[in-house]
This record gives sequence, structure tokens and C-alpha cells, in this order.
Amino acid sequence: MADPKPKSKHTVVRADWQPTASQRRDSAKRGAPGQRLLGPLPLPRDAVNGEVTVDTVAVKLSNLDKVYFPSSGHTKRDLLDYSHDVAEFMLPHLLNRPATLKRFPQGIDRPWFFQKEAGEHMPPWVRTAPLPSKGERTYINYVLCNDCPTLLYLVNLGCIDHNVWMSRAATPDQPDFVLLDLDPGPDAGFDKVVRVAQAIRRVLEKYEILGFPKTSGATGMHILLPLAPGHSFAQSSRFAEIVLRLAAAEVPDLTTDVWSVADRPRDRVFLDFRQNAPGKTIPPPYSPRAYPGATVSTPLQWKELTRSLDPSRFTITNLRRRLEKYGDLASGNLPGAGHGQQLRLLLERMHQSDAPQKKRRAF
DNA sequence: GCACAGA
DNA sequence: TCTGTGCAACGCGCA
DNA sequence: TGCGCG
Repeated sequence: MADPKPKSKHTVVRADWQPTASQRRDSAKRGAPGQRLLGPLPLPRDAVNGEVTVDTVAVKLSNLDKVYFPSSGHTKRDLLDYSHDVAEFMLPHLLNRPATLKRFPQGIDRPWFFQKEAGEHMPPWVRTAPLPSKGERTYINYVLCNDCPTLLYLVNLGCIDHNVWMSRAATPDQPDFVLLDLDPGPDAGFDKVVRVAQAIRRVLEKYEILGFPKTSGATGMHILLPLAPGHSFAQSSRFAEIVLRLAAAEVPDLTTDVWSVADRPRDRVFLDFRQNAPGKTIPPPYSPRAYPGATVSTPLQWKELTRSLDPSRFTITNLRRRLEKYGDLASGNLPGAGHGQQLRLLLERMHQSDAPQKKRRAF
């Protein structure tokens, strides 16, 4: 493939960017409880505009008092304080992943827009990666949110949630985890999501598959299965479908695979494997969401999946307490964690285990 | 949130 | 100087 | 061939 060289003043990344020596040193502490929480913005509390210097980079911040979440009163400053505080936990999950910017410059109740092309107006220290678009006919310079200054810059632009690919820029066609997406209908409470997640947990345990559950930050849940390098999205999607169909067979009255929203039962949990595709995005662990209350996509321990689990409890205001207590419960899903699974091996294990039995069918 | 075009 | 506008676009299943 | 869908 020809070396893509779209003109850009940004630092273009054609291979995965490598951490500096000091960042490598620090990374040993990452994921440990209470470590690396950086506190709120280093800025006077009454400042409405300002400039912070983070990692030797000066970032301009504006309209800090603007209310982004009217029902709870959370402001842009609250979002920036949170982002600065948890950056060491969130950034590893964003590293080198092309980002689709979803911008809410006037808050969650006002018009928003997508932005993929970084354009020529971002500061030169914002890293980007050129990726083919429209069937290889053109390139888009995607933002890579690889450091704290970039994170704060994006939040200042109105990026409330972060939406990143399941692959990294150097290998855009190779997902490094499988996404199991649990999406409850409007009349399905979170208790149903929990029961379906427990069914998925039983399937994963039966075949010794490693998975990390998290709230989506909205109404559903995500379960992430770390992948060894070299898998395709076709493979990750097929595997997600297999696991979800096995789980659905255990709780058929709680689940649906109906694609059309109009025809989909409103009181069931839609199990979506189609999200495993190139260019599709997911809010990573610790991403805030543009929902009332400033909820956060929050990694969980499996044992926390109880009837009383309420995902609206996890917000930008209180998430640091969980990080102090538990550290990064999803750190095992990071590409460097060494837990990448070979789908061929998992499928062999599943096939052997089921060989004497009939094939399971039905969603 | 911000650059840009057109009035 | 003000005001309006753009800021994305994949591939699958089905009619 | 287009639409709904995430």
C-alpha cells in the first residue's frame, strides 16, 4: 500500500506511537488503586477562561462556567476537572485509536455535530492518523487522543463523550477486542440488562473466555473480550454473534435480535454483534456520556452485577472514589496487558466442549 | 467552538 | 462587522 | 436500488 501523505501540519502517525521512557515508567503504576489521579484543573476556581500547562503544553480553555448538563448543573469546568483527574486511567484506552469527535458546544440539550477530519485548525501537538475513507478513494486525518493536553483540548471543543475505533491507527482493520453490546429497549429496565449479562458471564466462564464488563454510561452495558493481534472484524463480529446467541438461548424471554427498531420488542435487551466493524466506535472506559447527570462508562467487577446495580450512580462527580478503591478494572483489556485471546483456540475449546451435544440455536 | 464566506 | 454555515458517511439485511 | 439501523 502506498504511503499516504495527505498534507497536514499535525504530527501524523503511521505507526503506533510509542510512549516515552518516563511514560513507560509511569505506566507500571497505571491501573493500581488510587494511583495517578491528577486532581482538578490547575486553574483558579473562579476563572471563566484560562490556560493550563500540562506536560509542558499550554492548552487554552474557554467558557468554563457554561452549563453542559442542565438537569444536574454540571459545567464544562466540571467535565475538564474530571478529565484531568482521570486522564491517566482513560488515556491508555484511547491511545492510538482513531477518534470520531461528537461535539456539543452548547451542552447536551443543544444541537451537536460529528467531526472526523482534524482539519488545519487544531494545535500542531494534536496527533492525527490518515485513514482511507469512502472505499479508499480519499483520506481522513483522524484525531488520536494520546495525551492529556489533547484530551483537555477536545473537551474544550465540546467533546463530552469520546468515541474511538476498536482497532488502532497502525492496524485499522485489526480489532484488539470483541464488543458484546447489550442495548435494552425503552421498556426494559436495567435489571434485565443485568440478567442478560449474567447469562453471558456463564457462557464466558464455561469456555474460559476472558471478558470485562462495563456500563455504557447510557442505558446498556458493554462486555469487552481482549483479542490477540491479527484478527479481522469479520472474525470478531462472528465470534460476538456466537457468544451472544449462546447466552440468548439461556434467557430467550429477555433478549431479541430484531434489527428493525419498529419491530423490536420494547421490553427486551437487544444483543448487538454488528458493532464489531471497521470504523465503528465505542465510548471507552471512563468516558463521560452526554446524558443527564453526566454519567460515565464504568468498568465493573462481575460480582457487582446485581439487581440493585444502578448505572446512573456512576458520574463525573464520584468516579474518582471508585478509581481510588479499585484502580482500572478494565486494564486487562488493554493491548499491552498480555491477555489477548486467540479466537481459533476459543472456538476449538467451545467445539470440543459441545461436541457430544446438539448445536445450540435460536436467539 | 470556531473558521470562513457572503452581505 | 455581523450573520449564517459546515463540521461523517460503513455495510448489512431486507422491501 | 434504497432505507433503517447502529
